[in-house]
Amino acid sequence: MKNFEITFPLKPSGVIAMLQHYSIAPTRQRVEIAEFLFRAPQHLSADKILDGVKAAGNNVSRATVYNTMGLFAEKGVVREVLVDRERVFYDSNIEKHHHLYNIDTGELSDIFDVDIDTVSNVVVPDNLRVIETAVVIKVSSAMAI
Amino acid sequence: MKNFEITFPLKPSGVIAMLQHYSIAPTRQRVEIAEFLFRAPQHLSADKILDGVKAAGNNVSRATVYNTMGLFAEKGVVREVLVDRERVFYDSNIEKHHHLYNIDTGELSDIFDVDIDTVSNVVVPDNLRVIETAVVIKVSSAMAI
DNA sequence: TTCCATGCAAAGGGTTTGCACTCTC
DNA sequence: GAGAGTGCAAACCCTTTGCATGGAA
Repeated sequence: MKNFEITFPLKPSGVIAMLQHYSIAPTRQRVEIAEFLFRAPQHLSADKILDGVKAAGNNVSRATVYNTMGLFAEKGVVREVLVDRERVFYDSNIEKHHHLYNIDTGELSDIFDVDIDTVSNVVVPDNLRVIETAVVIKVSSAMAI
Repeated sequence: MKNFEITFPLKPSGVIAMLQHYSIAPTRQRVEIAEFLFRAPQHLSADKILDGVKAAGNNVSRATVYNTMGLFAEKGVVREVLVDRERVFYDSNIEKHHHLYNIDTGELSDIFDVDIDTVSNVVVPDNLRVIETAVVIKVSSAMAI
């Protein structure tokens, strides 16, 4: 499935078009969640998404956030980022890029670096299909001891 | 801290030397856990480690496995690998390499590929110190739909 | 004796599930 | 009215914690 071209922020009409592009029925809740996610490229936990949607004046249940994010990740609308065991982050930017994770602050940021493109060239056995290539650089901002 | 040179399988005497190299007191439980881990380069969850140590005829509690693996990871004896939200894998091979994760079978395997070395060259802000670079290539063995 | 390590059970916390209700086509 | 989506609460499961016991120097 070709990616949907996104310009941030994505308005409700754009959200609906995007969901349809990925064959996802645009229910009220899904549109509200997506509208919040695609205000800007960002990395959010399920909990922050729930908070954000509610803060925007919309009402969605926790279970629906999890269901929806699972669906979005599966369909390629967002990307799951696993950087610590605490929680899953969802990245609303599916453009090819990688991540810098600060283990002290918990901050997750993006890296756009041509060097990293070479990783995409890694050859895998031909009975296997590459789903995703994840590069995470873990850094510390703590002083050396 | 320079890595300890390991030859698999690592016998009890080697395990003790290794733990001391990393300034870890070689208690009975830690030695038994390490001996199991360093039979071969492998990727294990805490649960499998507990099973394995018990199967080898040694008695260790679940809490001690978690404590010990947390300590080992912190000291650089093993490497944590985060590939799915289900559980943490510990890699008993700390040699520089990356991972191939089959999302259908849950199988985690190694990649030794020179291309991947270029990732190490990525420049990060100089107030940050790189702790680790993780590359995970997620693949599927399922037929296309 | 002091300090660290261990073990057990209980708690924690993010995520999933069961099931009834609601909505849409 | 059939099938999909949602919401609530409870269940789940990996992991951590509290605390009493054990062990090493």
